[in-house]
Amino acid sequence: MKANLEDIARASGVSKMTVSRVLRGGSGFSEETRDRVLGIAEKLGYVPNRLAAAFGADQAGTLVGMCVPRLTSGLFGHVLDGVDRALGRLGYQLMIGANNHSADEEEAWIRQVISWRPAGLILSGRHHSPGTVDLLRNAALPVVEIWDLTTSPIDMSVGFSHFDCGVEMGQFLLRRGRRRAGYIGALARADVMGASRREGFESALARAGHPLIDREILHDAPGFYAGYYGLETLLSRCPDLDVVYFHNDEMAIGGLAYAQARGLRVPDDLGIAGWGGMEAASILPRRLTTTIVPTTLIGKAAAEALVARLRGEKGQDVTVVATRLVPGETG
Amino acid sequence: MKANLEDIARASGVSKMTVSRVLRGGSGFSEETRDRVLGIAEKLGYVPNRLAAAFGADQAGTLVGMCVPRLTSGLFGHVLDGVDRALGRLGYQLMIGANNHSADEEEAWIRQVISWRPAGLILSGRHHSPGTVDLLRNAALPVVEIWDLTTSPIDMSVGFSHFDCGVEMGQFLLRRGRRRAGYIGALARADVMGASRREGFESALARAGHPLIDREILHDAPGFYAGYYGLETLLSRCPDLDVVYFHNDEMAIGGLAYAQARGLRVPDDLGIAGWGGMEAASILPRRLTTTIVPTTLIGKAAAEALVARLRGEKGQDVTVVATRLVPGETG
DNA sequence: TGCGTCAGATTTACCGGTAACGTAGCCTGC
DNA sequence: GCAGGCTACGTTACCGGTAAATCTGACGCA
Repeated sequence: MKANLEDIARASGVSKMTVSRVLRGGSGFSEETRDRVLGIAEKLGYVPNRLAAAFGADQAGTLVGMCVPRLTSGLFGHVLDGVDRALGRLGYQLMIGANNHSADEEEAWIRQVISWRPAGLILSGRHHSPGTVDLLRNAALPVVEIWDLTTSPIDMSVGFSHFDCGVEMGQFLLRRGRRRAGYIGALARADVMGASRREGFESALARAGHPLIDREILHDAPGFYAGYYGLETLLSRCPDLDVVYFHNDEMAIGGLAYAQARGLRVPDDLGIAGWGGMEAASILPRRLTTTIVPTTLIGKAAAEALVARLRGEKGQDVTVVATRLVPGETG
Repeated sequence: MKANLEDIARASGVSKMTVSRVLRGGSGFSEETRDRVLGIAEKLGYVPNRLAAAFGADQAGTLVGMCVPRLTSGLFGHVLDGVDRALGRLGYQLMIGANNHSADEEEAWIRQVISWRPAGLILSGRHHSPGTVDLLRNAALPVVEIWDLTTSPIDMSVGFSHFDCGVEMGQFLLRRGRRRAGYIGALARADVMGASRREGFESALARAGHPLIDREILHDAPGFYAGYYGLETLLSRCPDLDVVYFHNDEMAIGGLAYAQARGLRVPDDLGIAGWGGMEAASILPRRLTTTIVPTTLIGKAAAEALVARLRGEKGQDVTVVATRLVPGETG
């Protein structure tokens, strides 16, 4: 890790500027010089210093920051994967962080990451602290907000409407004859997007004259256990619900497990609906009624929108991706 | 993003060196100067430039790189979470990448990331390309290998033995009276660690005189579908197996779903065992027989070992974490 | 009075690239 | 025969911090 352009330049009898040009594959040197420089760089085990390059050129480097709500979410794993593949192919490096559904943690993370002068950022959700918005606006940094749709993005956005997901599921369950619906969520107010789905759901029910009967919002992580115990709690208060909409598929599957343990027939005694489209949901124990979100696609689209912007190409600012309600056998 | 130390220095009537010291919380300035500088920095919206700092000081910065096999693995999501929390608390930034179980992709990623002069790296597994080992050794970079135990780490390691996991599960299933075992894996030769578990499993069975009857290795991602269809394939070849050990819990749950669909009683007609300890496995549809891996702990321990090294503290080079076989109701 | 000491601050050099510009030699066309 | 252009380079300045060395004035003290 010690050889630098100067060393290569000395060893090959040219100036370091020529070496720089050769290594970056530019032009302005002979075939012969190219081969010699490349050979010597290889021999010396030259490792470029992007720190110096990004700093010296004082231009956007190849660093992209991405902040997700939780690293342990299966859905975001797929989004990350989509982003990573798209960026990796284009030579960008990904810096990640988690904000735990907190706008303040997000701001703190952005303050850290921005000091590395990233070429752009990918954020989750459209709810940010005022400090964040200030910071980003006057840093003039390309930003893609993903996951939740916003009509007025800071810069660009790729997502869908969580509210509409809730509405759609509400309408679907009504069509299936459900009249006494409950909702089980998690993370309380912290998860703004989950709350949007709930609001959409409630709004569709209310409009049809069959308002939500009861809801249970847990303060745990939205996993299987939360779904299991959430349903237990909710049913102890309202035993006569005929369907429950869950915050996500993990919780719905937990709820399904509880229903089975309790001897309830699904969907006859109780309908169960989730959200997200985790792989397990399409198999076990029966096909879950849920909304499939194109996670990898969102990641890919976000990365591509960002890179297009960085290269000065004109792309669209708002990309709406389609979610898909799959009827399943539990709703 | 325009104010720099010089600007603050001018505005507060001191030199930029003094500003630097104040902002880094050192000493060698008066209380009065400190307050003035801090106030002006705030007013100008100063954002430090870590690129310049890391470059100029030519010392380990606060960047840590981490490479995982797949970003979509639930288990690695938890490892990442453990790493991120531990590092975030200590002011480090995390750069991630996926190697898709390929040593060559890993090397390519390392070549990229190393040019950012990270303070250290966290890699998954102990199998690396020769080029990788060279690169790391002469970069003298702190490296933590996680997930798979190695007795001769490049530098440090945090993990457990996959082989032993397989042995332990083999012995357990034998004790439960299983005699005709099958194995279902995925990713073919690419996943060295999954293969280690299979080898351990086979070795335990063979030693007891009840060797593995058959195995099915899929070339898909190790998910629910692969488990579902893998079991279908395996049973079509060997209908009389009395237990199947799966590559991981996702696949085992897929297998469980197939067994149910097929009308097989689990565990009476067929035992099913997984590996990994995903949350769903402990609930649905019955408690899965599996091995729980302390994912978050591994991430945390890896991050802490790395930081200890960076701070010059003496930590242990090899950290062995305990996995736990949970009997469950399916094996 | 002279001198050491110390807090508080400044000066200088440098990290490793890249952009912008300069230049020598050669070819080409009119 | 020479302006003009092209090729293949070299020179210089600079990015924004940090380490190390240096400076300065006030104070204590023999």
